[in-house]
Amino acid sequence: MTGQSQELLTKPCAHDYKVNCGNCRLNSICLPLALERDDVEQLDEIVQRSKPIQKGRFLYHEGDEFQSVFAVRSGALKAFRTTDSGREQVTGFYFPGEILGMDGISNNLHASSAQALETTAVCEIPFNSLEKLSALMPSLQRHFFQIMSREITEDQQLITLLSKNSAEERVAALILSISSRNARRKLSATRFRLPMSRIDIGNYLGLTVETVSRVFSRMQKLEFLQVNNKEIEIKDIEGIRSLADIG
Amino acid sequence: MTGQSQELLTKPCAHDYKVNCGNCRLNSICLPLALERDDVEQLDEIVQRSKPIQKGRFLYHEGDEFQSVFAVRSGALKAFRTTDSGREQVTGFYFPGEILGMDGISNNLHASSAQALETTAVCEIPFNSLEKLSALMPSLQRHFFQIMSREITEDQQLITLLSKNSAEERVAALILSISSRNARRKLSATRFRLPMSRIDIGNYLGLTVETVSRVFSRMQKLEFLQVNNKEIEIKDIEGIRSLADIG
DNA sequence: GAAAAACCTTGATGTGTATCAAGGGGGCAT
DNA sequence: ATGCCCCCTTGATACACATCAAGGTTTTTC
Repeated sequence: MTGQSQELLTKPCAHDYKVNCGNCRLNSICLPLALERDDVEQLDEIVQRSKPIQKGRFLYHEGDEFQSVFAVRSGALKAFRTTDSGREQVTGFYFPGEILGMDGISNNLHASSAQALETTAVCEIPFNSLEKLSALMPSLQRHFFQIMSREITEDQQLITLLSKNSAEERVAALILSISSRNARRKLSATRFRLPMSRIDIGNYLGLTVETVSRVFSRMQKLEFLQVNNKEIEIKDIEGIRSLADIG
Repeated sequence: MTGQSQELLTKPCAHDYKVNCGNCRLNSICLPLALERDDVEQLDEIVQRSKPIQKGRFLYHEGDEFQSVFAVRSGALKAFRTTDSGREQVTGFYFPGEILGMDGISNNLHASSAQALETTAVCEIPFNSLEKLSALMPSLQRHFFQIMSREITEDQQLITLLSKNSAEERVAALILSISSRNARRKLSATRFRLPMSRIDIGNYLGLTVETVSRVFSRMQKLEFLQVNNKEIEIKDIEGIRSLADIG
């Protein structure tokens, strides 16, 4: 109904897989952060860009041999694991500039699956090469340690959310998280399209679809939010913050 | 009532802070794993051992400047973070051989607090030195990446547990986790003392104390477990596995 | 472009765990 | 030892969210 994702219309990066790390507009939030010019060029050499994957396609499956981590260049993915009883648990959503796949390092097997929520382009970073380069470039090594550490703290935030917060607080927290991640990418913090289904949201937040839907309706009634299918407009971010209770 | 923790009675390691990495009996599950003899000696030089901390004392507080990660040598700790509304969330329990503090790397601030659940001795590993040594020793770098990755996958397991599992399943999963971690340390997998309170267990599992207590009672009634205050004896591990539903 | 499938919303009812309440027991300090 | 405090257990009640149900809408498929 409304226009395409703004990402698609920007000039560098986006789905274009000929871009390099040096001119990628995401490099301030991706791996090259804080690297010198020559360092970026070295990193650029190990990064493999491939053509976009379609919605619903997998970047990797749980149990696959781990070889690379991935940086999202455009689009969005979800990561999920399957329990022994066959239920799925969504463990994260990944937007442009974010890194995924690090959970595969410990056992050399991917601990989760990654699936595109829309047409998505990624940079593949072979882990062996990243390790070697890290040993030579202290700032890269540090940066990668930091990225892994951030994944840990974000997982811990989700643990807290699931353990202590109501349905309303959980949904509010997710909206605020997506909003601030959009802002970091210089996109609107108040109007955006949710790339994932209500099912995925519910799964991620430990709620049923029905509950998620009801919370959206309530927030709309309170005039905190304008919801139109997957299009979201935040009308009162302070109101949502007050619901979220997580500052 | 029963004897002291077996840990206290073993000869090397334990609370003895003159032990070194080379002869520490935990080194097969701690950082030195897979290091060559000389490498272990180099690691040993940066590791700082101090005298044990008492029950209730903090190893670090949330918000403290991050300088080191820690390996548990004896005893046990819990890690927790405080939400803006003042509630605590226990994010993990740490036993001998396990590493904690990695959540502080991303912002140079500890993202959680660590508190001793009983008298506890740790090895402090200054992160700057660890970084430098990692750049020189590929196997150490890899091993530390793996340890961080394992923390991520364990957090994701907890996320799944909190999101999808009943009170009974959560408690069963924790008991099995502690049991297998004991086994890894060559201690009994079926008889052990829980160092943490029911309050901590409930907090970690997203349950109230009352619910945890009721689950223990039910498991005892089913003769899966013998509970005597903090002493646990697993009578039917298959029974507990069937409750846990997480293999 | 029509049919099918998947997704979303809203309402009615059920249930697992929280909350409230009260009593018992263990461990620590003095 | 003794007393206090914190922890643990058990029971009664309440509630938030799950489940069941049904209809509407969007997206996919052919």
